[in-house]
Amino acid sequence: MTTEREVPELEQWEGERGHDHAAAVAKVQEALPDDGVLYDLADLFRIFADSSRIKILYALYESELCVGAITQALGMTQSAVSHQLRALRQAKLVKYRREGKTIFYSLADDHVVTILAQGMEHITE
Amino acid sequence: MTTEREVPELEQWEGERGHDHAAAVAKVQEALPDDGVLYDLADLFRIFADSSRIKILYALYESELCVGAITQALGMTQSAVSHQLRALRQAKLVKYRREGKTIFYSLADDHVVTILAQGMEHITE
DNA sequence: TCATCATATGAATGATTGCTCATATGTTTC
DNA sequence: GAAACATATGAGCAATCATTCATATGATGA
Repeated sequence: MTTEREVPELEQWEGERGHDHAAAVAKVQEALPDDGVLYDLADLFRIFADSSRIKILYALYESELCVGAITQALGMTQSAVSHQLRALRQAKLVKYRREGKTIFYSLADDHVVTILAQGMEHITE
Repeated sequence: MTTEREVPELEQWEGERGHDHAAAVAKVQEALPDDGVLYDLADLFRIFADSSRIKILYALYESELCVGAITQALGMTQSAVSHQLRALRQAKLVKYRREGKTIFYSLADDHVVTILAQGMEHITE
């Protein structure tokens, strides 16, 4: 759970200090999505904010993979991979299916790919 | 600077332990972008991984704003806003122009909007 | 040049996070 | 049921991060 933070009420300009921004401030506050949504959004992007998880996502973009294959391909610990897969699962960025002892992971939807692609475009231009 | 991590060489299956994933592993390792790029990508998404910065970006989506207006609209400290604007500047997500003592910030390019929109779609479906 | 306004920055700190180590859960074969 | 395999999980620790407080920089008008 993310920490809450109070949003100041829309009120008359009271001349505290500094310049008046009332018009711009009002417009922004009306348009801004609810706090909860913005926290959820930050939580989502936090999942992308780690190179290990990015690597896993790129690996899964290539093909469905079991945990062992990811572990080998990325040179990570089985435990580390499993921990990160849990984060990816909870964020609904990956889905999985069981086949005997093995569990295969794959990307959950297209947003993952789009977000990665847009990010990649941004840093390579 | 992000910590480096060694990537294991592609080599013959040596029967250490566990199942053989050689084919899948090779395919993934070939397709995976360079480590440096993946770290940069994680660094970029880390900027989106904070609700204060997300709020600033959404505010700037509404219109160009000076630091004071952002501070008022989001109920943050001037210092906190300025620190976050620096992060956004360094990630080239915002640009700015000076007009007297005032500095106006705005979104740098469309990737910002696309990334936010895709993230929003993901969490609201 | 001095006072004031608008913004930026450095240091310190509490909170969050990703990893490792040890162990647990679930599945198959014998 | 027992042993081996594949994956998951909990605790603990080192590193990272967002904020606050104090102060610095830069611009304007008198």
